[in-house]
Amino acid sequence: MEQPEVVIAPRSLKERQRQEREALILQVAEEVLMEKGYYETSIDEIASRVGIAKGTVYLHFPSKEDLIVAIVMKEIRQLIVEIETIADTEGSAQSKLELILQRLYGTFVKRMQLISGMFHSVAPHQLKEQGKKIMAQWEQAAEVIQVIVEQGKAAGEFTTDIPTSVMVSAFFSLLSPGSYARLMLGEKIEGTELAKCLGRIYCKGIANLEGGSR
Amino acid sequence: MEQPEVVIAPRSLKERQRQEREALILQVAEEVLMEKGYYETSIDEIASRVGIAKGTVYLHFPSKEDLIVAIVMKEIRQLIVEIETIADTEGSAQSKLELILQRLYGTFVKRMQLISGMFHSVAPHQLKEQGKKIMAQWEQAAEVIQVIVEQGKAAGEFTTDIPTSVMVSAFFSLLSPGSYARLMLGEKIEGTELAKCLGRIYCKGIANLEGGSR
Amino acid sequence: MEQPEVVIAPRSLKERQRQEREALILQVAEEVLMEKGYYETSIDEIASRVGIAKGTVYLHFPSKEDLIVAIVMKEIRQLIVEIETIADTEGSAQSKLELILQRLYGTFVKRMQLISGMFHSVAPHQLKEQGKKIMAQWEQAAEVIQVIVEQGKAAGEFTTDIPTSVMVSAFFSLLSPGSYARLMLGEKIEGTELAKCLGRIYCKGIANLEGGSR
Amino acid sequence: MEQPEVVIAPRSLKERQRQEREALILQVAEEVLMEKGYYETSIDEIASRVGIAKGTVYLHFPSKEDLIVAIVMKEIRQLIVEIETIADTEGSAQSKLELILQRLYGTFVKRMQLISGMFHSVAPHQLKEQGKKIMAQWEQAAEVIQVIVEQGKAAGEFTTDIPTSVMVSAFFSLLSPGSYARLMLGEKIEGTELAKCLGRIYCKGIANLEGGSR
DNA sequence: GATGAATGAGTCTTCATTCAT
DNA sequence: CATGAATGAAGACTCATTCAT
Repeated sequence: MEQPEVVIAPRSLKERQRQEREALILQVAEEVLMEKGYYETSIDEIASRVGIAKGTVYLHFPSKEDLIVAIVMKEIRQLIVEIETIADTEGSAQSKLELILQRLYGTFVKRMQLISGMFHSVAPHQLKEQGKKIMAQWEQAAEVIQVIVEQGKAAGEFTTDIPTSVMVSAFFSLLSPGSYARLMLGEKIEGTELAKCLGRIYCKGIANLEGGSR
Repeated sequence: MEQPEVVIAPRSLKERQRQEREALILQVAEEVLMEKGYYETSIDEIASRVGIAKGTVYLHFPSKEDLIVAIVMKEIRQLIVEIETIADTEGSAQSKLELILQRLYGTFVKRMQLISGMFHSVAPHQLKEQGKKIMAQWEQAAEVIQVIVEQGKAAGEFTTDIPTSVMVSAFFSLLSPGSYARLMLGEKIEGTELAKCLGRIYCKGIANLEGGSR
Repeated sequence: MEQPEVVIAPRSLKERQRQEREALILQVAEEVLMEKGYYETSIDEIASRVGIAKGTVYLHFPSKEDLIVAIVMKEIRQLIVEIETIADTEGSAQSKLELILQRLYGTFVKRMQLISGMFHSVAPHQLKEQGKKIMAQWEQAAEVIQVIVEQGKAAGEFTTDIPTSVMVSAFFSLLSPGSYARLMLGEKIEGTELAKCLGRIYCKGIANLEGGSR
Repeated sequence: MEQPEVVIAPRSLKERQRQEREALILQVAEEVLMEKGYYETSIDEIASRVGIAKGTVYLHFPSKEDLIVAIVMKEIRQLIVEIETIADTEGSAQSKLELILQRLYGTFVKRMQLISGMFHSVAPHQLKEQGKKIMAQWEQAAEVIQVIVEQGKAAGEFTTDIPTSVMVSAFFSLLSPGSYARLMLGEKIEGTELAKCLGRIYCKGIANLEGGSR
């Protein structure tokens, strides 16, 4: 029973450092990736920002592509965790979606920026093999939302006139923060406030509900 | 009023050819840009597809950046024209927005793809000076929508609980086609149908209106 | 009839220079290749020795591999020409082989050094596609010798106890100058003299023919 | 006289292990070297094939060059032993040379491949200091052959028309197996058979001896 | 002693941009 | 004007060698 200790202990020594370093690389790379985008991100810059040699990066990731994919995968994974946590909550489908929006605009704007940046920018023939991995994982995230939407439909909360898939896509579309950069920078709207508004739009539309919406 | 004539007409032989070629370059470059994205697009490929020498491209556009910016500007300009035409129509604000969505998903998906691709992908420190020009023009497009939204608010069609700016951003967000690629490829939803759904979501939300889901 | 002139003339202007440049690159690259071998030869050095930019080399050859293969192919081609010229001569098979040896040790030692260097040094998985091209061409050279050998056998000049293929290989083996570097450097034996000796060995062996050596 | 004992025996535990490992490294490195050639051989691969750390290799050999040179030296040394054994035999010079050829094509093709690979491939300015050591040792091997040749000349077996040095070089040239790879792969000629043919060529030439060759 | 993480010089290759013809 | 050859800065990646643990 102590053996695991023995096995894990040596990892404490070298392996812990290794993982710390790897985490550091990932973090810095993520920063650079967010600032500059895929193509303007260079291994050289990542290395020098971390304060290590170029070759060291390659000790952890076999190629630039792998590094970037690792980052995106990590981000999506965290996104899924966050979303799933909320999905598993008690409550109406609508409240869940609003909660997700809320949470995402607090913590994950950057995350979404990065993720959607990848989808929009990187040439498809790049990231070939890896691209599929990303797509697959992203599909997972979409499924969580899909389940919530279906639940809402079943409960009579949501209209059945709109295909679930469209609803899901529209949901992520609203999260796509490209368009909002302007807002948050320009008009100093709080993330929280913005999320509330988007939730309102997504659920009830922009229509005026008072007088009897048409 | 004649001035435009004078500018366009004069050395008809040389100048006309020049402008035709410039238009051709723009068109071809746009195709390549759409296929490959900014970074994978090379002046070499553009030139060879047009059938001219690389240097000739530089006679029309001082840099790759300028060329690409010119394309994006042109696209946004055309977008504005289309939007304004609809905005000047008689009709409710809501119907205008729906019409715009309709039209955009017919003709402009590609256009939007290209535009939002630029926003998402190209490193901010790229397109420095030029970036501002694009932003300014984009602002103009936003203003057209903004006017419609305000008109809708004034007419009691739209709620006043949501800031106009948020409504405008959300509108463009729904147009961002990144998320829908999956839809249109995977589930074979018609652009028209998709536009209708998005209009519905934007105006009335996904809520079930029948029972009174408040 | 003048048209060809017209077609060729414009090539005089640019195309001639292009070919001259290409020839220069090939020549310099060959020098470097001979001095340093495949792996120690760098495009950088070639370019700087020619006095051009690195990129210019790539204007003529799509990769280092292609450049080197081009050189080797050229060398083998010239070798074949030289060999064939002699093969087409009147004379006994033996005299032809001796003449070839003679000629090769005058002009082609370097050539053979380079060629056999490629065979000996470059990892087989390098030069994959290209490697076959080289082998094929080399086979052609071998065939010329093979024909001569067969002619000699038919004429009763050469023994039929030894397979033709072995004779051919042995012939090229004698040409492989690796072992002779020592000779020509160390003992200052003339190429001509050396060739004569090798011809003697190849044809009559080292045995003493006078007394009847056993 | 005991000293050797003292040197070899003492810290038997540590030192023996050390030497065993060194031998193992040499052996494995030789395998890799033969498979991949000098430049494609990496310390990393050697270490991992041996099952030790990269650094450990450097405890035994101060550099890649030294390691490879050690291998080549070892090979040449073994070659010399084999050759000398035969040279010390009773018999005619010719039979000795034929025996050597025979033996070499049985056991030493690989060895010769490796050795001549080094001569042909590795840039001369590599292996500087070390290169001389190799040359010196190689000279030793040559001397053994030289002695046999001289003995043959003295006995009237071999012609005196050809300088001894040329004979020696030609002998090694015939051993250079580069050219024969094609043979042994393509036409499935047995090493033994090949050796017999080469011996015949070397001693009596390819000439037809029946009719009375001149 | 053994380890293997870290280093960084060196290589190939691409491509926007320039400029002599 | 149009051309396209030439440029060279920049980037991804490799690997022999070192050294702290």
